[in-house]
Amino acid sequence: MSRYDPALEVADALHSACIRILRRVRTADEETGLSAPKLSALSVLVFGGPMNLTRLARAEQVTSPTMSKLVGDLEAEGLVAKRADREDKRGVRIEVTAKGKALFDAGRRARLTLLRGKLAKLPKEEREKLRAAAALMLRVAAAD
Amino acid sequence: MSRYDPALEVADALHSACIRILRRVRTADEETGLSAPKLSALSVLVFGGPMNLTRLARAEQVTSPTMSKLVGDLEAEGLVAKRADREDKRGVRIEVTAKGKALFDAGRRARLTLLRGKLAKLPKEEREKLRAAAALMLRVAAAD
DNA sequence: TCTAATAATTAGTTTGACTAACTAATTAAG
DNA sequence: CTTAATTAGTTAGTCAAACTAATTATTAGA
Repeated sequence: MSRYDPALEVADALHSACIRILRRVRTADEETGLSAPKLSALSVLVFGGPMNLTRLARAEQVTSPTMSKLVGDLEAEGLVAKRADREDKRGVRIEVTAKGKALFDAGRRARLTLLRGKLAKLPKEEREKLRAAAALMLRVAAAD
Repeated sequence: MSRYDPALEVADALHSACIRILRRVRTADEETGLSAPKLSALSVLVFGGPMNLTRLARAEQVTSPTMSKLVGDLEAEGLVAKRADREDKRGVRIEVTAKGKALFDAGRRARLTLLRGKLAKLPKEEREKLRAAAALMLRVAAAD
């Protein structure tokens, strides 16, 4: 039988809450026509700047063949561009195009606007509690 | 240029925080050999009790053929059992087997133990802030 | 200078999602 | 009480996105 364990209870509650929030927010992704992996890879490139395939694959926690295909598809859609890396001729430098940036911004905006709409209905104190909690959650996720 | 918008800022912070928490927690799933969809479907059955396929598919927000295949696979692995519904001969009653329950508990324990370990290091007040935030997040996710 | 390691791709497989089309059973209408 | 419409579930076929194994090109080290 399970004894009273506050940390476990909070883990359970937080786990469920994150799942439900993301499930809800992702309904906004349809508008852009971008799949979750594409939107996510684009995000890494937008915030991390141009990078080679291996680094992008690691950031997204997928293998290089998976990322190679994904980047190929993004390239075919004109959302990213591949350039030769002058320092290492084996490598490619992947960068977001203007079109890619615009579409990413639209997708991100759609997600955040949906969530923002719900948060705007909360009293200010509760919203501030969530702001503080988000900061805590980042620390928890990053902890060794 | 974007004006100061507290709700949007919190939306952004919360969005990122949920993504990172789940990404971290899911590393624990490898141990069970159960995929995320299987673990999730099992979860609905464990907490919601036996139910028919349509209800399970709705709970998981997938179509009935998708759930039909998933349940078929779980059945082949001996984790769920299908019984005829006596009240409605079109329907099947899907229930978790003892083996399924045990494996689900192990998977759930692995996820929560990982997160619990990180939460246990926080001071009590911060953990309680997260508990309150989780409750708020559920409300936000469920809001119209 | 070879040889080992690294960057990216190609080929082929698996899983989990979808739609379309079907059978069987139930419910509603005339 | 038939017939029409709906609902439950399955099967078949397609697609995206993940994987491993193998290949090519290039770099770097003993």
